[in-house]
Amino acid sequence: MTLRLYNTLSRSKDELRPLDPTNVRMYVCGPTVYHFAHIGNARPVIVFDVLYRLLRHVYGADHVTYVRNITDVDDKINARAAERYPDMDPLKAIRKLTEETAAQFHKDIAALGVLPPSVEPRATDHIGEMKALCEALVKNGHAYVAEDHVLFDVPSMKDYGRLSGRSLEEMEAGARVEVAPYKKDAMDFVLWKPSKAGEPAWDSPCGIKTKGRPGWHIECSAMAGKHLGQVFDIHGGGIDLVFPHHENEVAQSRCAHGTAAMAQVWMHNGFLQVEGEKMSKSLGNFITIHQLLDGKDFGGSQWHGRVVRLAMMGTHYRQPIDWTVERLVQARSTLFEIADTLAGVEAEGGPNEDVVAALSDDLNTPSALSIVYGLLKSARRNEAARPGLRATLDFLGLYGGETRDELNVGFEAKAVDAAKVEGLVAARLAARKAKDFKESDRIRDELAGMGVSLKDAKDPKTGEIVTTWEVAR
RNA sequence: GGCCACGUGGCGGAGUGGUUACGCAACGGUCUGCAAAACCGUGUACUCCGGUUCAAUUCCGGACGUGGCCUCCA
Repeated sequence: MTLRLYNTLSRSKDELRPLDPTNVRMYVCGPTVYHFAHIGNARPVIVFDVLYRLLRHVYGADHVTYVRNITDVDDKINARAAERYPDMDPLKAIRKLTEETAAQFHKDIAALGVLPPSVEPRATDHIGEMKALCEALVKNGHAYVAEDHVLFDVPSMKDYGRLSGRSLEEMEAGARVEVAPYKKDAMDFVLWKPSKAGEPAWDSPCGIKTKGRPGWHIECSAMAGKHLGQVFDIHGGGIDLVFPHHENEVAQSRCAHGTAAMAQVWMHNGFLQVEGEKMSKSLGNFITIHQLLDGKDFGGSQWHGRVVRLAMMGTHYRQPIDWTVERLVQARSTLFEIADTLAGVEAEGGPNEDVVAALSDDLNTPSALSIVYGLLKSARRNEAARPGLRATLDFLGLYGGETRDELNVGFEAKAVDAAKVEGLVAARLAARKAKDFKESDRIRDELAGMGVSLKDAKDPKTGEIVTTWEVAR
């Protein structure tokens, strides 16, 4: 089985040829932990979890290393910590914020059926590696020190801009930001900068006397280099990270290590909108994973993590996705059907080959799901097909044996008097037996008015009519 | 302003130079006293205008629309 993946670097779907098939290495940019992860953050987490599962299936679970970092040093973190805990010592406030946010992130994404990565490094544990990169870059002429900053010398890298597909001239022509006076070139970016009072501070590299802290992009270069090596197979993240974040990562890593590539394949998931609009706090449609799972802010309902995952997988990862209540409702109905069909069924064997094949073509989850629907259809009447379907759904992370009620999280059935309902159901059955259909229909209408719906079925053995009822959802 | 994506039936959403995607909804049928559920079946869609071609939704150019990046962002 070969995988074909769309590579941002080549702008084409290329066959994946791991540098070392006994250790396929993937790095994905994880969250900067300054606020609860929002639904847009969930997209890459789910997308690359699917890829991770596929890689493990193809190359073996022990032959894949997946690194997804946590960035816990950043301007936004500092600002947010000061805002939230104004009376606390800044460093303590920052630690409190990052720890709380990281813990919530883990809780949120676990509910989405996401496997933990092989390694989840934190930026602040890799300050030494970042400083070493700064030193190396200055030493080989790709970075310089100015006013206690270490800056990357962009013009020193001849193919800077290749990943994002833009030339230096283009970028400088379109630049709208004012250029800091210590920069040699407008495009130069910060690798290390001096810390102000109340900001996290470490001893600086490159002979800088004042204490400082890393710039935005260097942490990923440091963590990827440490855990995956100088060149690895796949690097992923949201499409908005292509520039400047990934472009600068490539620049730092390649120039520091003297390599022709940082990662062989660069993958980027498309953007997410909410009900047709850009998600933003000002529009009031900013929705966190936590709110979706535990609140009732979106569509007036809580949503099970599996429902969120299925809704996300319904769109190919590179396409834009419009996050709507309607798509969650649809995903939930599908999962209800799955739960009804697979109640108590144990997985047997591996995932369906056609599903694996669909995913192997640039992670075509919609196509894979259409195959799943076919399997579901046959599993409904063919018991023998159920364990295989269960195995396939396990593989996709879409179903873990939840019951319909569990999937219908937060649903509060309208209170009904069960004894009274039973009595009415029995009265209706009696009326039916007596062929008093007018009365039996009247009783059914009465029950419907109470929110109770009925199903008549014949007992397959005795031929007796058995009526089941449930409170309408 | 510069650069880049995307535009498929009521909705969601794959894919393809000529042959059924698929799901939801809808509709028809079977079953049922009637329903519900279940099962079976039905849809001929690809923004617009040019071009290439025997043939384009599918390739090329343009228009329009939506979105992204260029500044923090998944």
